[in-house]
Amino acid sequence: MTVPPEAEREGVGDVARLRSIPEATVARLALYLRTLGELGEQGAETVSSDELAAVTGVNPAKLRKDLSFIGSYGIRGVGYEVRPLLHQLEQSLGLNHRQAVALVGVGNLGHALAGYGGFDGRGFPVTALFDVDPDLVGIHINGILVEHVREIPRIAVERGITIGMIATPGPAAQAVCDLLVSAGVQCILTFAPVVLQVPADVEVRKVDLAVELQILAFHVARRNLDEVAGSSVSTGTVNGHALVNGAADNRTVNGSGGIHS
Amino acid sequence: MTVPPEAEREGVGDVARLRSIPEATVARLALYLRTLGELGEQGAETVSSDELAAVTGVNPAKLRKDLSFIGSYGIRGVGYEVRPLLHQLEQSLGLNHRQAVALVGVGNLGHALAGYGGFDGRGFPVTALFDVDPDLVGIHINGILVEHVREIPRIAVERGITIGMIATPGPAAQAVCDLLVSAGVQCILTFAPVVLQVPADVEVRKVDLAVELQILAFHVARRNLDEVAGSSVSTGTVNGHALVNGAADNRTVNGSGGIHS
DNA sequence: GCAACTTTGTGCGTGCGTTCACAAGCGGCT
DNA sequence: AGCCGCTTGTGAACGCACGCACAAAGTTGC
Repeated sequence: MTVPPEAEREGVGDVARLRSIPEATVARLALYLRTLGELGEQGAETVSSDELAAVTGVNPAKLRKDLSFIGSYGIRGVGYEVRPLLHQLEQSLGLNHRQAVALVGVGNLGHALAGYGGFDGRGFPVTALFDVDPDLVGIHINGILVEHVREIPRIAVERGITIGMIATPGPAAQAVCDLLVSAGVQCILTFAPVVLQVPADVEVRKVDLAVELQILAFHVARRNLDEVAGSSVSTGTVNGHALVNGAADNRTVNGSGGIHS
Repeated sequence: MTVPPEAEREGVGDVARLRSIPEATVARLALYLRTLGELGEQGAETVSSDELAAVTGVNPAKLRKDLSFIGSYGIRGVGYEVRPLLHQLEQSLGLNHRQAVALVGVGNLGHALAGYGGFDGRGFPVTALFDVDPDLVGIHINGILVEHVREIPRIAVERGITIGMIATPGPAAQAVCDLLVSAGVQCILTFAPVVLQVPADVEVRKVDLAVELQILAFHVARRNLDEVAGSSVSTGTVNGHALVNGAADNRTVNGSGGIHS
């Protein structure tokens, strides 16, 4: 784009570049980051866009354009050096310093999330647990004390919480969200099936498991209708699906969004 | 569009209409369905597109266009009758008959999912649990016996499983996926952080919790950069965010697909 | 029965995201 | 040193999706 040849690589230039990264690209950058980490552990020195695209299930051209948003770190004729690219991705995605996470709601799902090792290992240590249930407040999960929700404002500030995860029942989610926001938390990941009202400077991402299943159920229904309406043979039906799915390589990438943003 | 006035409401017409529904719309239809269910339980008879849009956090015009994909079930000047619309949504999304779900991987996350009440209540009864861990095989969770993964082909067919959920560690996911596919399962929801290779007639949706957090971390980083580079006052920064976020009403809707989603 | 109001359904413009295709650049080979 | 093959980076076209704005259609009140 209009990147100055050798002007400031750090500083305000980064702001402008980060600000302009499309949301869909950010989601994939996170995917590349994790995949690159695995490739690096396997001893890979360089990766071509075609290889990385195959592993992540993304179109190679799209991958190159995604990476171009954070700068030119590839070598033409060779590919991308894993180590430098990994470092640049971490910096661009804000993973150079760890983000403390607070988890509210230690019921069924929350309990699992608290014990899930995938967060701490990836730079997101869960450093606070909250609930309202007297039977849960006071117990330890993975060595972390469950405290009462009313303590959120104090503890969140004390421990420098930057990300809140809400795993409460739907009706309690908005109140919990308000508490987190009042404590200065600006990023929230919620599993509660309600729309959260937040100020403009707070970012909310919602993961709705029931909706995910319903989307799948829709595809089941469509397939069944296809089979009823399909001309005759089964192979013909399969070809029909391939057409419906569009490009064959986006089947395993979730929308997301959004997302699912 | 080109809907015949009073031609066949059922039959091939449905196939053509369902086939053409955009993926992003399907994700939102599932959202409307759940929200409508709640409104119905609260005794609402009719809902206007503005009301439903406010609750679901969607643009009213977009909502009306979404609903128009499944037919004209609104009354001008009044709104939508909750009951008929609910019924039509259920039929279009394939929820008129329950979909049996198999859950593979009863570790941390899987255990929570097995005990999560949100599935059974929404027409997705979890009717089979699988794992490889000898300590887990044989126990009951929520009254369901955990069986060995090698039994997937037999049991999935016996119990008419149509949806598979994979909550295993990443390395095991592909093998489990292959087993499910061989048992005829065509819809898979996976939490494993790997790209699953499947035939063209199998639908995969992926929920990647670590990626979700990384996306949030990116926004934290962007905010921090903003504050450093921001002119002076904090209110100016807030306004900046509002602009970056685009329309204020899509903050709480996840990309999914982004498909997501 | 008519007029005013309300709400749906949708045509159209706009912007984002994806993909193709190719020029530019880098390494290896002779 | 020069050529050849490979891979990146990106310009450009395409398609999808979003949202505005308005006509069509129904309801309420007089």
